[in-house]
Amino acid sequence: MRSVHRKIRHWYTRHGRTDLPWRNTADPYTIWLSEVMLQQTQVKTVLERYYFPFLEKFPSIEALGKAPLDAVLKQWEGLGYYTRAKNLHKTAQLLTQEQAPGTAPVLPSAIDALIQLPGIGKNTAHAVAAFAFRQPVPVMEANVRRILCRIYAMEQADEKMLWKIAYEMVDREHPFEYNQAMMDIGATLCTPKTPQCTACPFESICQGKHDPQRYPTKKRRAVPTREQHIMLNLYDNKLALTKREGKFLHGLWGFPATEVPLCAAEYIGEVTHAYTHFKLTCKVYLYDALEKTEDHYFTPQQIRRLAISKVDEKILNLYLDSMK
DNA sequence: GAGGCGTGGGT
DNA sequence: TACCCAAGCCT
Repeated sequence: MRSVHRKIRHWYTRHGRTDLPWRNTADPYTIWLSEVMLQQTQVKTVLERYYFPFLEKFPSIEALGKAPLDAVLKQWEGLGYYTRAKNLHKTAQLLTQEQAPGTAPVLPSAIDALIQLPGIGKNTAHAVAAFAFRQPVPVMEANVRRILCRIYAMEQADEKMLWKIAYEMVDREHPFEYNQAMMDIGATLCTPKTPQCTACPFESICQGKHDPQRYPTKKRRAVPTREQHIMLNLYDNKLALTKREGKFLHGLWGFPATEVPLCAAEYIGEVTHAYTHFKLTCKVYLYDALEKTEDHYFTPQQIRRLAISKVDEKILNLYLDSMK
């Protein structure tokens, strides 16, 4: 394993994404933030659109913990999986409340303590421990999972087995470089579609290299289609929006929707949006209200300052186009 | 443990 | 185009 560790470190020095900003900081807060933003999200998106603006607005745990959730969601707008922002904020609040007087709030360094915080699961706890606190532990995310499945020719990813292997394989002397290298190898060489096995430092020991597509086997689910009817409630050139409750798009503002069409309204078009688990078609109608029937009305300019989801942005744009 | 949870990149 | 997939977590 020592020679493999050497190969991996050598590969990382030459080909790794060593310039990523969260790899060149000692601040656990910014490393934690990057880990949460990167959950189910590509590096490019986080790097180019969200990481720096978020830190500009909330430069510390304390700044984040003392900010209103609405402001945090506005910074998160468009990134998706909004529970991440809610949990990030919640954890910052907890840490800020727990801090001793006169001291800055800090993240715990122990995996057991990290994993109890909202929004920090097993992988993120390990990532923060390895990257922020240089502990000799492995990470286990999509890239590492795919690499290990291929090295051991496992069609099914057995989480317990994978963690055991990962703990045995981690370079305990250079956990930071090892883990970053594993993710880079997965992202740039051991890719899902067309892996470049000949350039891979694991090539000599990989049992799955002759049929990499087979490891791991992918599971796919059917994607149902749902239809909603959006009644744009217009009063005094303002539109009614409500703050979404429940788990879907929680905390964001949005146009009220119904499952069934309502009568006596002008149809102005439809909007579609693809989510992970369903496709949504929204039939949009305009209703000129004679009196206020909803709690909150906003001008289009005011709506731009609220945190709204992508589908509501599409609906707003449809409305503005229909006014031309 | 299986399904809910967003959006955009890549092919 | 219509997929697949991405530094997962929570229930």
